[in-house]
Amino acid sequence: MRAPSQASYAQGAVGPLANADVGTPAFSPLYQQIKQLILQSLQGGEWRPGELIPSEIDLATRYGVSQGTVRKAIDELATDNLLVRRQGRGTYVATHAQRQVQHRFLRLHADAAASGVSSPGQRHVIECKKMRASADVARTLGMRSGDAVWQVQRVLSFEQIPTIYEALWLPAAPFKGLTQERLTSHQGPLYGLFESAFGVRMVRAEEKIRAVLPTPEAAHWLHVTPATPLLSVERVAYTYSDQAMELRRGLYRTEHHHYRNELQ
Amino acid sequence: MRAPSQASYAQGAVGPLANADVGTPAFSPLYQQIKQLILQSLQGGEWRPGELIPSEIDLATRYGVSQGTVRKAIDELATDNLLVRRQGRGTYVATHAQRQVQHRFLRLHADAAASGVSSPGQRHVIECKKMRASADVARTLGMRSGDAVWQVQRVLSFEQIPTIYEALWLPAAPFKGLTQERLTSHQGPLYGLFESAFGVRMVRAEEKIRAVLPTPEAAHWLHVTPATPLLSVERVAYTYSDQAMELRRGLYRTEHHHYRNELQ
DNA sequence: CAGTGGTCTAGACCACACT
DNA sequence: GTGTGGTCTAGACCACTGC
Repeated sequence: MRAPSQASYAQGAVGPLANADVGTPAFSPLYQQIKQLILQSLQGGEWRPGELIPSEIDLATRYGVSQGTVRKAIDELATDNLLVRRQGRGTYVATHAQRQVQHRFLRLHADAAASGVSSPGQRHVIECKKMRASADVARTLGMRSGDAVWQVQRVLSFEQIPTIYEALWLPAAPFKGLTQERLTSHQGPLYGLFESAFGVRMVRAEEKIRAVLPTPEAAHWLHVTPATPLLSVERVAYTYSDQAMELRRGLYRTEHHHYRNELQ
Repeated sequence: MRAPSQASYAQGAVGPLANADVGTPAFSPLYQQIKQLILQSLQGGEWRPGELIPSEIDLATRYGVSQGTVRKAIDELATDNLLVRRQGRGTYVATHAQRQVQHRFLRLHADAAASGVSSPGQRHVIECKKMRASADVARTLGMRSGDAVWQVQRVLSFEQIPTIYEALWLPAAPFKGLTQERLTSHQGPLYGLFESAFGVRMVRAEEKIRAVLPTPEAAHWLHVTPATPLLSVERVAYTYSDQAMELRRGLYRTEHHHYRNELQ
């Protein structure tokens, strides 16, 4: 009745080990296998962002393990921000659309006010066009040079001051049907649109930050002189199973804002 | 025989609740109380950085709870990077001196090479002097304006290129006996010296990042023109119980390095 | 009230490190 | 072998949510 193999507690991956190659045992604890099974259900769309997943007891009987084992798997998925637990209600699939975690990935904060991100601010989409991926864009997105990608350029303003000028590239296939109109009319974070309209959920991201001088376009859109130092933020965002799904290059004005980071 | 109160599982904080004010129950789970007790032992110096703490079973009998409860407390302290678990050996107090986590708080990485921080690099201490805290330094360190603080200025170079120019301020009292000579002769991260010589362990830090142009001093020490954009990194580092113990203002050259950040 | 996640316990066994 | 942390189970009860 047990879905994962269960000879003793530290057994092989789900299903028998077919490979004769010994040396790397590749054993993983039961709760890690359960975690992978839950991840597959998330990835496969069995439970969609914002939805309630089955209770711990249900999952325990489904997978043929104890509640504690399911619990540990869910614990890790919750600390990874893939699931959200709510006592008394159940466990939900995390979403970028919920008000509490809006702009989870935007680390730019206003200097003075204690405001979170100083109101969503105004967004202006400059352009949204399909093009062929350059070599570096293709490389970071795991595609081939020349494959079709979307390129979106936009400006974010806070309190009437244009503060972020950014371009982003998306693989064309998963985002089939993207239009400038959809980008403009959509409320809330972009990643919320990606979830609801394309079923693409961004799970984590890496950023590389530098100090640079503006390009002519950036100087124009941000209303700054060519001598104004800007924060260059290059982000690669990943969906499930560490697949890169977005490259974003932003230039931030930091006269009245700062990039905030917590180290631990 | 039980140290924490133990009427039922969700009891008040350790010791009786003296305040008559009801409304905020202030209950906390047992494992949280255990976590606080362990934190006190860490803060009080009962177990020092790098040392082995008692086994889970020892702690369980000491606190009069089950091993699982101690386990959950230690789990959280381990994810907070205050403790390090090693299967088969025991649980150690984390330290900035261990090779694996050296420069845990330095997020500057070399662009090309896959090297961690591209070798420790050269350090040059420009100055170390005692002075009176300015208003803003005093505020961030939780002191009064005019209180005695150390001010240290230094330059870090990577591959012969001066890359980081930074000043840092430390409250004078906990760092009694600091000298430029000790700073210069010490090997490894500064926070390792703080641990071993002053018993001050930095637990977490917050950074505010901006793009700026160099001050004249920065331009001199970093060998850059006044028009070179630099990363301004202002760090406040905290020891146990969220007490600010260091303010650091750094200027980073980012032609060949970048500040790396992971978002999740 | 029932159902959910949250806490706590006790006991068993496994994996790892040191002696 | 001994002792450590790591995993897994079963069961009990608490706290919260919504019917």
